[in-house]
Amino acid sequence: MKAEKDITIYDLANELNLSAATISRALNHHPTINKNTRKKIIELAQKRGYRSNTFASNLRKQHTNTIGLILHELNSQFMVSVLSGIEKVTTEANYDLIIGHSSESSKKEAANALNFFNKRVDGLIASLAFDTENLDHFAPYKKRGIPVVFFDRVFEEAAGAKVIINNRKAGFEATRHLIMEGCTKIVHVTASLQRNVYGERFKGYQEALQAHHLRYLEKNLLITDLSEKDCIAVAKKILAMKPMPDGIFVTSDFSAAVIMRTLQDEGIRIPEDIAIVGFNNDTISTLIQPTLTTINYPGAEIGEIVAQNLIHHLQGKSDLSLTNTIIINSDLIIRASSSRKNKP
Amino acid sequence: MKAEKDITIYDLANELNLSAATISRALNHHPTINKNTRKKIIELAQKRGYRSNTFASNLRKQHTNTIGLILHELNSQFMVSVLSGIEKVTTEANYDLIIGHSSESSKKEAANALNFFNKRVDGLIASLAFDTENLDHFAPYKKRGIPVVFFDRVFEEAAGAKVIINNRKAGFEATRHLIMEGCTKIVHVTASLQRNVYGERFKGYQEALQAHHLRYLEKNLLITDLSEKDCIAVAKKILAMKPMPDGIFVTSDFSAAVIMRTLQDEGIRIPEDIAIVGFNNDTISTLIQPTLTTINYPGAEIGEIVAQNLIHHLQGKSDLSLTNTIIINSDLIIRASSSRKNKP
DNA sequence: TCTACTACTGCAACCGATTGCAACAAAATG
DNA sequence: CATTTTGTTGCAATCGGTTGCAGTAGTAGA
Repeated sequence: MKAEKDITIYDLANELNLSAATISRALNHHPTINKNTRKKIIELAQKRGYRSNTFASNLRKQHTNTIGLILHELNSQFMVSVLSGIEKVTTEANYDLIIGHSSESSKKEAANALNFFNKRVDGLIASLAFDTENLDHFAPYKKRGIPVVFFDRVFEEAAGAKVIINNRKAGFEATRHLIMEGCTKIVHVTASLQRNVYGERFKGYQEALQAHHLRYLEKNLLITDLSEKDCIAVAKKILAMKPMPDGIFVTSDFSAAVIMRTLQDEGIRIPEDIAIVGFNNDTISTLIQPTLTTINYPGAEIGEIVAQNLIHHLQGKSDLSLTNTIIINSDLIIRASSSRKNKP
Repeated sequence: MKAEKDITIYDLANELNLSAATISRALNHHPTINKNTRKKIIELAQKRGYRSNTFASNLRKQHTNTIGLILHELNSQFMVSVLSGIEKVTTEANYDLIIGHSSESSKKEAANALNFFNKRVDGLIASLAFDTENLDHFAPYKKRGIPVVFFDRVFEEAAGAKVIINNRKAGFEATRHLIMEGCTKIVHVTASLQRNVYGERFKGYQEALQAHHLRYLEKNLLITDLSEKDCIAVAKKILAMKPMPDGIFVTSDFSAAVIMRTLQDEGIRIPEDIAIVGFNNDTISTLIQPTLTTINYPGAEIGEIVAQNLIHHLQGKSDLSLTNTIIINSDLIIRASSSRKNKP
């Protein structure tokens, strides 16, 4: 592995008896450069394998053409599709993307935010970690006027641009569907209500119950950390409840799958004994038996819209603060896990 | 959104009546700076919210402390665990990570490679895309002496460091297991044999057949692109085979799950009629019914080893070319999808 | 022929941090 | 007291690309 020296615009300038300024302008398609000169320069650059030094360029230009993305996790279908949506838009607009994932830890989220800030990203996209309680670690961005857009996991109260779905409506519809299928004792399995997505879904659940004159019971709300272990424990808890519930609305497909398996292992029939609705429309929802009724969560679309908005703002085509909150559509997909023969 | 000016070492220097050089050295804990001066400087830096300009620093130091990572996809459990393994090691060693994913396209892989090269990563980690046919796009790295490590999807013939599992052995064991369970007509569902992982597993499959005096039939090799659609088609094809196979070795858990579901929908009993073995030990393998026998593919471990090796090389602690190929252990996890009552 | 204008190209000053070498004062040594 | 050593700091060049302004040549117009 020999180390070859990098070649610079000065090398090209020397070889062509031109100034570095001319080389620079030619390479950036500056209009005042003669077409022939430009052609010569570009050809030589190609031939010599010239590559622009991003640092020198960034240093001078004071911006990086880079967008930071902070994810809480990327183990779900949903997150991956958001990512690909964002990536599609950013690469089209010629922005680079650097990704950090917080592993659901507020601390790592803050570290990422700081790191990206120091890297001087032009903008930031983020979905909050499980235990994030405030947006202090994004303060430097505000201070320096660097735009930040949140999606999915956000603080709904806080100022700033965000792209979300109507989790309340989705929760309402999921619960109503269970009621329509004849369920009267419906459990809701979810995660910390502090996190907007879960809090809102819970509200929807409550409202659906109320709308159909079913009483909300506190013991029917089961909070987990969404881990496999926790979900198994919750399933056991459900089995032990008297009377046993006849419907479960779970806040994630993966958790729903784990709970379903655990219940089935104990001889419970789905949906006859208990009907189940999940959330997200992960691939897994069609692979398990019975297939899982769920809420479609359009990841790619969310990703594209988030990225598009940020980039338009960066290009001065629009102002982020104007389009404060964008709400994307989501809908219920009915499958076998909740489809009962004997409806009321 | 007001834009505050960034403060530089010169600002600090002015305020303390010192030179920028002193500030720089103090901030980098250079030993020749007086303790008190250093303390004063660091305190002021803190107070003023100074942040080092990475570009200026990188430009001067000629290296970036950044490692590029090119993945073919991150929709599998396996890839996510590799990623977290890599991330763990790199953040511990204080390296930054930039991630690009090729979406299984050789073209995007090349674009990523070039981009990272221009970004001047100190090293590169990559797993090849589905249709990558040569390593030309990594040539600039070789030329400039920038280390590249491959994992999982590699060219086994090509020079360079790589971390893989013994796919041949894994394929052999998976097949042998099916044979031991009494299968005699075993189909192998996999992807392009050009890609080392699939090619090697296929070889293992063939060798196991041979070792047990079963004939290898070309029609029993089914190539897919691992998509859901393709897997369903393959399942239909299996159903139509005469005589129908009694064992299937699939190269991915997701594909195995899809095939299993399709077969079950047609009334086939697993494992009684057909036994199935998957590959990867994805979460999904324990969520489907019956649970899926599979090969454990230790992602986190692979990730850690890959990253560790690269970083040791960068720090001059070892030489990559010495440890050319590292082979990680993998093993068969036997579950319900292949466990038969009546063994021979 | 002289002036005005257009079309290019170059000069030189940045951007902010790093670092080899020199400088200087104070302390140690002979 | 003279000289060397030690400790601390500054000078100034450097990394490579960008850009406002100036300069030059060639062409068009008066």
